[in-house]
Amino acid sequence: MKPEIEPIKECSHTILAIHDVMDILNGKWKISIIACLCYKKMRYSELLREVKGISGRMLSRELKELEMNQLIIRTVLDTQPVTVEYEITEYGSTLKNLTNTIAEWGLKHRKRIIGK
Amino acid sequence: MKPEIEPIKECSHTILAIHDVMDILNGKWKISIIACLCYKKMRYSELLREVKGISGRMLSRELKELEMNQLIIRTVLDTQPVTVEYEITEYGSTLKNLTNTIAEWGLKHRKRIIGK
DNA sequence: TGGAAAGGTTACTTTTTGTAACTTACATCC
DNA sequence: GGATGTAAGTTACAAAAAGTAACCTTTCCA
Repeated sequence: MKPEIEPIKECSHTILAIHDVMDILNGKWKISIIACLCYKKMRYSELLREVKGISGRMLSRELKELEMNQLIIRTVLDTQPVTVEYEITEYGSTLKNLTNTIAEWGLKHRKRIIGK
Repeated sequence: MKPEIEPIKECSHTILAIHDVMDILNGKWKISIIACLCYKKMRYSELLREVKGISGRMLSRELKELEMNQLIIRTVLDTQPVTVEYEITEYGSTLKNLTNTIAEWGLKHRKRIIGK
């Protein structure tokens, strides 16, 4: 019988939950993409413009992962030439609260470091 | 005069703000560490136990970065042997709302995939 | 006729993470 | 008094993720 040190339960549960979220929303781009698509549905090229700094390679990877996790839907539109539309799912839109909270803190932080 | 396509303003601001946050809270461990320290101050070894899966190497790196960003404080205690305590700063604790929001979504998501 | 836009993919490089062993100083076990 | 353990890390090396830039196909527009 080892005298194991018990992790704090309440804390451990929180950490586990956060970990679950970070597994789905990993990398620095997914939250931004979700936030964009919460705002409105967009095409690949629009996202490339909106999510500043992301490369095509990363965007397509991230979109695939988000689609696999059923947070967004990819639709190929029957236009000439074909366009592709990415839209948040109902489930994905439950993340809106989360993205808003992050953005709010970011705005406050920006004010703080810019110095009022 | 190029016919530049304007990014959506409201959306762009949000994306910028999120990007700022992700620069500070990058990687998959920082948010968990902050959440832990919001719960109570902890020593290095305690964090190593609480933040399941993190390695010593990553923990010390992440702690350094968080300290640089003034979200936590490192204190060496004059004990035998020396112990080191990490504590959230007042500023860091403004992230509590953010970590809670993430954890809440994580809990709901877990229920959903486990299939209630 | 030849850009440019749309929606990507590929090859290659750089950066980040992860793994595991090692360190120094004290403390306890047998 | 040698072996083992805790505390708080660091180091060297390997694997994974991200970034960069060029390329591809189809179609529109001048």
